Amino acid sequence: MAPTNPATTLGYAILGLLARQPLSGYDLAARLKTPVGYYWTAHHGQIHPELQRLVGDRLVTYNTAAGPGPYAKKVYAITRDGRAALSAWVTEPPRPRPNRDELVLKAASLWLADPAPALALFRAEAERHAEQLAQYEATRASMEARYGERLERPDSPEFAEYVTLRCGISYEAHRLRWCRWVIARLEQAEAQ
Amino acid sequence: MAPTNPATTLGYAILGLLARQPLSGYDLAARLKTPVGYYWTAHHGQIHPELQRLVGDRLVTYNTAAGPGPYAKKVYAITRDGRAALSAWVTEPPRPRPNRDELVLKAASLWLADPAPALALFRAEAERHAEQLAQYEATRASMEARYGERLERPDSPEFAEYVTLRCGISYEAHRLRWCRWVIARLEQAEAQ
DNA sequence: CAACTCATGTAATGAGTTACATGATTGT
DNA sequence: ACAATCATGTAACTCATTACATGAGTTG
Repeated sequence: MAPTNPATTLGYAILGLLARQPLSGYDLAARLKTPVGYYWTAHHGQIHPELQRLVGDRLVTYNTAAGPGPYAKKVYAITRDGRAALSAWVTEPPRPRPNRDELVLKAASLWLADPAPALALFRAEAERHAEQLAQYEATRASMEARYGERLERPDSPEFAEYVTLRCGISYEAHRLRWCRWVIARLEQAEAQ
Repeated sequence: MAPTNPATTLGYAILGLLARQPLSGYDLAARLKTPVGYYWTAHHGQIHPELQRLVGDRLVTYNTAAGPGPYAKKVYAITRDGRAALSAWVTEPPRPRPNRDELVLKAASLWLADPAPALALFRAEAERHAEQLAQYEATRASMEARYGERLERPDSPEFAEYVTLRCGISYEAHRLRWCRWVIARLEQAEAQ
């Protein structure tokens, strides 16, 4: 029987985490909370129903464990079907999703803004990106020190994590350069 | 009376286009269609109701014109309140929205993939970005030739458009570099 | 004893996509 | 004649966020 596919991207995000280790819904929510999960986020309100669907499709199973509160704690694990669905999905071309970026949208109406608050906006954004970049670079340094040559093996989870981290670093650097370029343009125009 | 604010980002996207020139709902939909509108998209099914809301908030008005089909064509124009709301919004800090990126999510599970299809995926993505980059660069060249020094005046719509274009170029270049870096890593591992 | 973390669940709301619906004009 | 473009409107659906709801264990 062919493995059922989850259809939703969130389902694959969850499978991707469960492929590394079994986790509870709470732990999944913690990992999918900004900014820990590079480039995918979700709240527990979405995660729990999705897990129930994945269980229904036999892509994950769970073991009930003793836990606090009125509900039993469930530790979810990926099944063989789930792993097959996940590894088939990984190399399929990603569905194009629209790019929505509020800062760029604001930039498109920048000609209506006063110079001082416009500069303040881009300085604040530049600082945000500089901070995020610094944090990512620190993570990179510690990953490289800790894992060394394992980061060069494409079949290791550490390689995959490193690849996403490099994307984050590259993204933040691009954003920072762009913001600084805008700032320079605005300053130059103000000087005249 | 203080200007009502549209609350939705789409409302500001529409106001931003109407601040340049009056447009019909159809024209707005054409401009907000991928990939013409840099970094914001919408369909007419969302645009028409939003326009009605903006009319209700007195941020835009419309003139009915003769048009084909069962409905009268409406040409929308921004009001003084609309322009005020827009220029106030421009320099407010953007609300943080989650970054969702399916390719990066796939990359996080790349360790489960076979080398050949993984390479094919990133080569295809690299090509997509190279094409988009080439197209943006062509647009940039024609903009620079056509507008010249006006691109340096922050109070001109051309400057604002140029700024968003530069962001697009920077983004595609970042993506392309990252994809190529992943490809090189995968090729290197395969050679051994 | 108050606040925080752990832990799951549902419901309401909002944002976005796709599909359904109508119909005139223009170009092939 | 047929297809494409112009032109608006609504409804159904999916995805994501926020809020409501419960309650034990740990820390200060």
